[in-house]
Amino acid sequence: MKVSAQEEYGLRCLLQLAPLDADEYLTLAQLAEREGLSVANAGKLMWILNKAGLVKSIRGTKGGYRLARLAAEIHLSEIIKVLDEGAIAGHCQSHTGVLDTCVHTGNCGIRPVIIGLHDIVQQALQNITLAQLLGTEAKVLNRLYQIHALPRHVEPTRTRA
Amino acid sequence: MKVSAQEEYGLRCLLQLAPLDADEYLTLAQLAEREGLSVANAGKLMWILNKAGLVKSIRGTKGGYRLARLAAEIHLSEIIKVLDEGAIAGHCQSHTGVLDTCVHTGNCGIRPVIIGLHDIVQQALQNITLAQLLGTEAKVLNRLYQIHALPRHVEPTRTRA
DNA sequence: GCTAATCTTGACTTAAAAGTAAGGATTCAC
DNA sequence: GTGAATCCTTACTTTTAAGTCAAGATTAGC
Repeated sequence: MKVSAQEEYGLRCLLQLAPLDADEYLTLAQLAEREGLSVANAGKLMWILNKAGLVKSIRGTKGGYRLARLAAEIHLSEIIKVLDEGAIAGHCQSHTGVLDTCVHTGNCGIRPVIIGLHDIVQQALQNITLAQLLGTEAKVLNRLYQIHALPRHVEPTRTRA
Repeated sequence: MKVSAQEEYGLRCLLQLAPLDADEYLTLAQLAEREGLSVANAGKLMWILNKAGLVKSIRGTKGGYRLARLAAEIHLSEIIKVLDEGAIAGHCQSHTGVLDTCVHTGNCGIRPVIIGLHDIVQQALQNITLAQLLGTEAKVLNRLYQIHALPRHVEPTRTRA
């Protein structure tokens, strides 16, 4: 259960674009330099993000990348989802995506755990936007804990029997 | 952000051991057969779990594996942690483990997110034991949502009267 | 139109995770 | 004490993710 390199660096690059003005662009070279990536690698990441409609690119001189939407309208859940694709799980992990294909059906006690975890993570990420990440670290961390502690669209629980 | 094969199948094997009687053992061959793994692969997983003190093994004829503790005393957080080790993150992911080594210090807006996510998952897993996983799928799924909505340390459930 | 700067794309290489194989060590049954 | 069943351990192979390379395509400026 870990964040992949692609997820992390893709997110980092978006974070570099987030504070730009509406008509400002960053080139691959700039992005790569700021994040300590090779230009080729940054190019691959931006290509994925571009295909997914998260960033907008302009070619040619004066070209580069910027966010396709406002930073406040891009949620982490979407980013992670996009950066995870292409890395399709081969075995029962696929429960997190395609819910009906499993060799272990009827023998699969952990299925709900995998689904549940995926859902928890997804819910946490759905409540954070790129814009919020630009705040101080402490603030964001706080927010994450809040989300963890609050009931979202879940039926209120009974703490004690 | 996904559950690795090692995490999943290790957990599955433990789940096979959980309902055994105190002096009952399962052999590698049995475990492998029940989970659709090769004997070699199952052996590797059980070796990891054994080293970590989660299962107990007996060699020789009549040998095999059983849980080292009661299923109600083994939390998923420990299992996942054990099965994740050896897969040490090379880059900034290491925030989830070693918090002070990062190339991006001062430039690292996502650090709190990665830490926060790790923590959310960890907390959710800390509140689920192997014993609880033996219940029906629906029940467990429900419980995961509860945990998501609750502050922390939930009163442990009674298994079997 | 020509050139330089830039993104695009598919193929390739490298590194890491997953899985396999094989010989050694321990225990039980007789 | 011998042999068979079983776990233990290390080294190897395969598969998958990560990262690199190089040729192509598009645009701005002249």
